[in-house]
Amino acid sequence: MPTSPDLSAKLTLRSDAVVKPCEIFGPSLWQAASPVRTVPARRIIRCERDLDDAVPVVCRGWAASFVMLADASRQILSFLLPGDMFSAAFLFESQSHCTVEAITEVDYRAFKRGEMKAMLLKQPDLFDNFYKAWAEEKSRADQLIVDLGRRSAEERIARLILNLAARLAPRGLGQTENVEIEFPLRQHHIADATGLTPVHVSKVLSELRRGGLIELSGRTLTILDLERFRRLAYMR
Amino acid sequence: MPTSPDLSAKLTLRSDAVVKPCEIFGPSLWQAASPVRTVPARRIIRCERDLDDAVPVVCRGWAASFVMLADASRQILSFLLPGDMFSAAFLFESQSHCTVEAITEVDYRAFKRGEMKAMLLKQPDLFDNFYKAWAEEKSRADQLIVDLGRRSAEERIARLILNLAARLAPRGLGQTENVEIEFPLRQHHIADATGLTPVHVSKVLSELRRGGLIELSGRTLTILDLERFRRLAYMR
DNA sequence: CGGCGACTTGAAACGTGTCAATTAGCGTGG
DNA sequence: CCACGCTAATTGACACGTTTCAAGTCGCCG
Repeated sequence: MPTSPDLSAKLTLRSDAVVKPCEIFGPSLWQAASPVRTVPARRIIRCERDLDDAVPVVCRGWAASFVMLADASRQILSFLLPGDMFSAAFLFESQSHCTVEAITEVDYRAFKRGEMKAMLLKQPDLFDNFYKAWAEEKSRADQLIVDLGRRSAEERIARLILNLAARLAPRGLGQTENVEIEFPLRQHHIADATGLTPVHVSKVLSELRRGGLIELSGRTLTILDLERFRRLAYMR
Repeated sequence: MPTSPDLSAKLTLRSDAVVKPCEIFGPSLWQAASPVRTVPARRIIRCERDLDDAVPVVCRGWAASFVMLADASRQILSFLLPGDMFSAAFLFESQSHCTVEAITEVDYRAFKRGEMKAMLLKQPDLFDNFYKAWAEEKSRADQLIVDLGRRSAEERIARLILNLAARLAPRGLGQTENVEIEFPLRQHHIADATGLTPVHVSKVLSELRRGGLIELSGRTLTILDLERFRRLAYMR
């Protein structure tokens, strides 16, 4: 007797399935692009204060943009998935206040700022795509502020996972029972993104596992009970 | 015998001295503006999910944009001073994820989105002013993420105060010995902006006063020892 | 004068951090 | 193929910062 279809329903999310930069910017922008560059995991791709008149876009892999403090603690501002600009602000400023590091091996392209800017101003639909990306970046930053200011460790971690899953899901997360996610993050990445310590992240993840909410093995994370996990993340 | 000039040097910062919206947008934009509206302190000016095709700009007074959670706790995303757009994102989206509330009595104007947008696209220098404002908004949000994720209560509060002072100072904060700031915030505003409780804010402020760093009476805050206060705020 | 909101203060509880010891996992070289 | 050494993760005991709760003061306005 087969398992009931509802319970066996499974959604697998991988970052190589998400929208590619060309879909965001449209083919007309590709003439402003430099060739693809590949960097290994853990490499710094772009450093705070670097001057560079380019707008880099992730094509493959995961990266993180973060700020490093004097005591060597760091705060991750956002994870960059394929299709993400390092920051929309690069279109206007050649300098940034944050550093970008590859988490996995990363392919990226750098678009020339001047050409890109000129093209955006000429093509209103391209421009719309661009500001939508920027607005989403800002909206995510605001959400993170709320998470860090007003939510518990458990909630922060659950929300981080759900947000990543949502960004990887091409059509958004439905009511699927089982969600399996490609998950290359180390616990210290989660810690730096949620404002916690790696030790505490480990404890909370163990708790979530014990509660039957998630499974985390190798570089794959599975949300076992999406509904309960969501309640945990959005309550308050 | 008079006090030495260095020690008596004083800088007074008031929000009615900061740059006016017209200086940001240039006079050419004023044809897109609605007349000034005035709302009393504590009034909600614009609600989350309100649909409104306008880009509101503060002309006088202080306001706060915040997100409210289900348990009635709230997180302030930013304080709005004269010259600030409620959010640059309003230029593109008529809906927002946050609410704006007047702290003092507030005058504001709403610019018509369509006209404003058209004008920005036609006048590159206006456009530059606009994206600079947006980039600054984003940069402040990123700073707040770092503060909430990685700094102590004392640091967060000191940084909040210094940031407000810097925004009120037309030419930036120098090495002035005494900085006196118009400060209409209640302690619960500070709490909601720093992710703390009002009780703890009270304790930290008392500590700062006892340490001779600040003076806070009525609606005026004085930084008594700017250098020490800065060290406190920027260390880490 | 009374009432109310803003603030203060202290005691105790709680969540998260710190430290330290231990285990698991993984790539490298013998 | 195994031993080694490294980094990542786990776990427990304890410390610390912040919250919660409660009582009380102060100032302001009706």
